[in-house]
Amino acid sequence: MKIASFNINGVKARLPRLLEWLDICEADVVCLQELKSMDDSFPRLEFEDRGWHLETHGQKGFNGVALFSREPLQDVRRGLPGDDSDEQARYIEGTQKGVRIACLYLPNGNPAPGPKYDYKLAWMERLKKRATELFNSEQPTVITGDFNVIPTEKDCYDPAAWLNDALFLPQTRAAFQTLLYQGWTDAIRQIHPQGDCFTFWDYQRGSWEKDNGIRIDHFLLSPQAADRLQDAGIDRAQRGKEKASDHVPVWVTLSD
DNA sequence: ATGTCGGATAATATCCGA
Repeated sequence: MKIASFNINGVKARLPRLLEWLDICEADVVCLQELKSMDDSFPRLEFEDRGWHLETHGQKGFNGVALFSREPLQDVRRGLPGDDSDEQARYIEGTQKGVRIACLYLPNGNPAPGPKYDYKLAWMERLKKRATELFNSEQPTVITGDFNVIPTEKDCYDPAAWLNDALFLPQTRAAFQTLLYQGWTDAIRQIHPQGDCFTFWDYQRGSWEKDNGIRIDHFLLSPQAADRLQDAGIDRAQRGKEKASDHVPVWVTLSD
């Protein structure tokens, strides 16, 4: 079973690139972030004509997440629990072949400090609570998406330049580590313990050309999923294409 | 300090968010 995650930065702007990649990705389930589309204006037919089942959780202009799958998903749940007043579309869960899959777009949090950073930390606290429930269910579970967290210095081309950024502040990294300490496996680091493993290169300052990347798209696997981890990777080549997203797809394969 | 994108609103630019 292959599960992929891709922050596409606008489903309409990315349509040709996304369709092209979906045709070759060989994924059973695709987790998408930053759709920037409402559900009722989502270009569904483009994907459904190619055999994908869609579960979208959209919002006007910003955010938005979705699960695409080859077979219909079960028990789809939209929104991160813990704050009924939060209207930002950043979280969706579904089940495929007994594997619980959570797709998230964690708040960026800049500028920090400030209300946006407060929202990020509160969101991470809510995620921790939901992760505890998922962990305790003992169901094979995968939490993936754009975490907007650079976990360690080796996940950044120039850690000194990011010291005051919401993606790399000590409190941000600590909150991510707290998740890992629950017993989740960082699947991409597990498979690739050395090397950069960047997943994002800013559109500005020639970041891609200089390989000034960061690793912020992750897969967290519960013990029951980690036991089945076969491989994990990053489709780095997607970043070099015309009209590319600033993120690239990441993926894991689990044994059946 | 700035560089680039995508989207919304309103406009032939300007803002926000990233």
